[in-house]
Amino acid sequence: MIPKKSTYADDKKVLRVVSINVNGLRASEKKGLFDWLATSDADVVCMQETRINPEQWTDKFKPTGWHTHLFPAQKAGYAGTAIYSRLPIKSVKTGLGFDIADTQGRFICATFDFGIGIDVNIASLYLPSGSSGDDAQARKDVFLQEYAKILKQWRDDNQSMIICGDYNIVHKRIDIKNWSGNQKASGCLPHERAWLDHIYDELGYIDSFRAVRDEPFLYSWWSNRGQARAKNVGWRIDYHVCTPDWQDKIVGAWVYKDAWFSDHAPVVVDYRLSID
Amino acid sequence: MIPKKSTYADDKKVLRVVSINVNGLRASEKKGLFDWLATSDADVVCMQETRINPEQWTDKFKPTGWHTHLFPAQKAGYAGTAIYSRLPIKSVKTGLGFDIADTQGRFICATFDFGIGIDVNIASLYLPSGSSGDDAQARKDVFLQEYAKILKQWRDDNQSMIICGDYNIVHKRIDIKNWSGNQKASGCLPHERAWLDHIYDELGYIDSFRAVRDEPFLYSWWSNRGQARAKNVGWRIDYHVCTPDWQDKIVGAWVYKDAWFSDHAPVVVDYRLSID
DNA sequence: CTTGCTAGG
DNA sequence: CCTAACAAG
Repeated sequence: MIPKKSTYADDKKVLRVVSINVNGLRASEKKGLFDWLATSDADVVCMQETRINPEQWTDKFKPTGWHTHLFPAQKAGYAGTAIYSRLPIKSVKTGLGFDIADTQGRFICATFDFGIGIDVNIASLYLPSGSSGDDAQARKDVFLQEYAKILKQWRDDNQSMIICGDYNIVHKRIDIKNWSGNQKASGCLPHERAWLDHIYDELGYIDSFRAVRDEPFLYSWWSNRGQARAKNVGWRIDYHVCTPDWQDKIVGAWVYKDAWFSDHAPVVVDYRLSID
Repeated sequence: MIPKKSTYADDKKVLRVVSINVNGLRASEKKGLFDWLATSDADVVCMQETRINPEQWTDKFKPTGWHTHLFPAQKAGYAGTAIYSRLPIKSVKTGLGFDIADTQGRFICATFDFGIGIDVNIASLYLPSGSSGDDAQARKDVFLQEYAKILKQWRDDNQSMIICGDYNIVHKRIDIKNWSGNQKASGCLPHERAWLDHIYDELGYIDSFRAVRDEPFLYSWWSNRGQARAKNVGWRIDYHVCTPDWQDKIVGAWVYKDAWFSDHAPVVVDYRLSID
């Protein structure tokens, strides 16, 4: 169970961010996503795979007290990202300036003024899956190359960022139950994992979850086939990737495996908001 | 509740025939179709809209004690008819020799030797719906014209027939709850009802159900929209159409509204088997 | 509103 | 195995 923010000494200065691939916002709403969110103490929620069109995105998907922003794919019922926030948003940007990031609703970014001297960007990213074949893997690989350039630019520009989302890549052995059996599976390919190494080791981004949690068996996605989730045969592919200004401000991280309204679990990270 | 055949003085000489549009045999199986059939005392069952391919038609759809014959459409998951019989079948014919009757699995006929001096043909017919637009209505009308010729031929040949099925046409005012509101609806169009008049009045076929039941409010299909079935806002569009040799042998007819494994109800008719 | 197909995951 | 679109009813 995730603690209430009120357990912190100064809970007003803790930012709780949730990342969740909802696998269809309409389906996850029926399964209690918004009931869970109401009790989660979340400040900002980054959703992926919303699979909802603007005209279907009715009031029941916009609970009172939340600022809600949707970036749908052009294709109905496919992909899409959203950001929900209890805190005021200064501005919202959608897309990354290249093909499928923009046409498939794979990136939405909210900019906040938390009064800490720098604008904070919190983004929801839905990286393509490569599992449906060679063509899909090729499109994923192109996305990775294009997106790496943007990540580098943000670092060069000294942006403060927390990019939550479904990266569809496990990083290390600890991040997947069946390591040896998945070496040739999309999402666990050596060149994909090397891409994450590059982001962290060379560009200096931080895996917020691993910054404070080093235990194995903490996954964020389980196949729907068989009893994968019950047996915890999972993959950790949902991350909070942040710039190094957050390094010493990560005060807690959880994956909420029992929140079962999707094939993914919510990944929750608490960040301390303060001027150093 | 439909009586057991054992309530008849000589139940061995009563033939119980069931017509049921199953709206997907796989779905209706899950909802208890075969449990109901096991207690129905049926001898022959004519199914329409089976929506199952031969390779999907596994053992669970072939209960022991039944002879089972499927005539699927070429298109997967679409239309299709079947005949199930506890009594031995002499031969089975599929199709009517014209286009969509044959390619869409809309007619299957079993021939029986009941030892009454003449072969008896029991058929399952699934007449096209015209409700999806003008093109569909035009195809239905062509079917009606082609099929009328065949019905005439069977009469000329003095065949003994019981053609069960979903005719997708109400006959008279008594056969539909909302008569005035459906005068322009496919299935209740004047020319369609006139076609049924022709079959009965000019070709001499008999509506087995109406031969023994004259009450209103006995329907065989209800829309899935709203609470149509609960409110009994229905249509009688499923018939047993038989040749006049059966006229004095119809001993009971029921529509089993509470058997809810489809948007249609089973229509059950008992026929006395005897040499006059 | 429902079945089943298909694409996508 | 799950979601959602689609065609058909």
